[in-house]
Amino acid sequence: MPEHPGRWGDSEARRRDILAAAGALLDEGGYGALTMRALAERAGMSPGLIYEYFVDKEDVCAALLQQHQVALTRLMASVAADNGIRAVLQGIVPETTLQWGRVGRLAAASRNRARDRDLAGTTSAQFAALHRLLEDAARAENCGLRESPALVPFVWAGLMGLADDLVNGRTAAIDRQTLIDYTIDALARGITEPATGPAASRRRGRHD
Amino acid sequence: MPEHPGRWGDSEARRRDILAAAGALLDEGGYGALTMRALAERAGMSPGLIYEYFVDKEDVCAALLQQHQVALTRLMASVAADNGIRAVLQGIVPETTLQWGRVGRLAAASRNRARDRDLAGTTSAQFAALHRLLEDAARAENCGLRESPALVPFVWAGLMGLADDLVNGRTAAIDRQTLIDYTIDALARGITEPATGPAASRRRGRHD
DNA sequence: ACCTGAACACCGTTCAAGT
DNA sequence: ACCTGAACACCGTTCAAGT
Repeated sequence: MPEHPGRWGDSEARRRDILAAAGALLDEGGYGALTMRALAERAGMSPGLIYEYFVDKEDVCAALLQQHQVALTRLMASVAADNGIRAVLQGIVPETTLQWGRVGRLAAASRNRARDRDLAGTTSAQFAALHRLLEDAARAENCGLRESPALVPFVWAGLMGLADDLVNGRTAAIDRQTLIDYTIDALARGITEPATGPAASRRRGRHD
Repeated sequence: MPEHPGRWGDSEARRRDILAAAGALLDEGGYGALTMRALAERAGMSPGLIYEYFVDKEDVCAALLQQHQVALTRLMASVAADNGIRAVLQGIVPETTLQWGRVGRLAAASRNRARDRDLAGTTSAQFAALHRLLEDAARAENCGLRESPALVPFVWAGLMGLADDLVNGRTAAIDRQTLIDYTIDALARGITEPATGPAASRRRGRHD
């Protein structure tokens, strides 16, 4: 318990302000616009003070990534799995795209061990939430998931690849929704065995 | 035809030297190690001279990416499609991983229009070669490709996602070959209709 | 105790000066 | 004609100095 209660409140508020300013700068001008001076000005403080709350620029980015991971994990925990894998993936694409657009292309290897451990934790929580969601959705549409340690990394890589295509202009020639639908359908086909039960037949339109 | 024949030769050699030095620096120390001063020293010239051959640092990276795209396109044109989609993908994974490891995380939007057009050309050649290879491989294993403008972008995104996992330590917990095999199998399932002919049945082990 | 902002080392890039 | 390398503007980061 701090002697001056207001101090921790201010401290948390400052962290939030810095991360919010970082997100805004990334949205407006990409990584090139995220300079420590611009960040300080945007957050209403001097550059030096940022280093009171984050060890370096990479730490700011890692914290922003972590914030997105937590938000996505929360979203995945609340998404309904009743309508199957494709519906579930459609529901999380906007959030995954936002995450990739801001912090997707950040370096993997960092110099900060503590932050790495921290990130590994939220990353694995995010993967666990995605795994549970896929299992529930597969059950809901009565088809088997092709389980493997590589299952979730594969789906995640596919979502990040889609996000990369969407964020950059690489697919200007292709209709966005076509790309999203094809990707989601192909991912779903890739990780499932064909459904066999009556529910699956109904879903596929075969009223036998 | 230049007045001094040796000059153009030197010029081409210098470009090659600069790109080779850039590749070596990226391999050894990542993007952080690729500074114009280090590049100049490695290539045996002064920093200023690099700007005689490339407009800026981003241009050097774009040229390196282009070099990889041309190499991969050549490789894809020479890979045998006889053993089907999975074999074809296995054959190009090392090259795609190398490309991603060096220049994968580079920015998409550049300030140089001419270079962008140039890159778009080699990129679409690369995509066309991949498309042809997948078609041949699908024919070889007697199964239908789910054609769409999104087909090749989807497969490419999957390969880049796999490369990202392989290059970084993100999947230390997972056996590399397991990840590669699962990804390739899932990509193949995603882009094909189930094979129906006798060749396909044989391939799947059903000796009927 | 908290915060500032000048200073430092290093980056990408330019261009007057050499040979 | 070709090439150098000091100089410039700007970056991430530090820390003596203010309040």
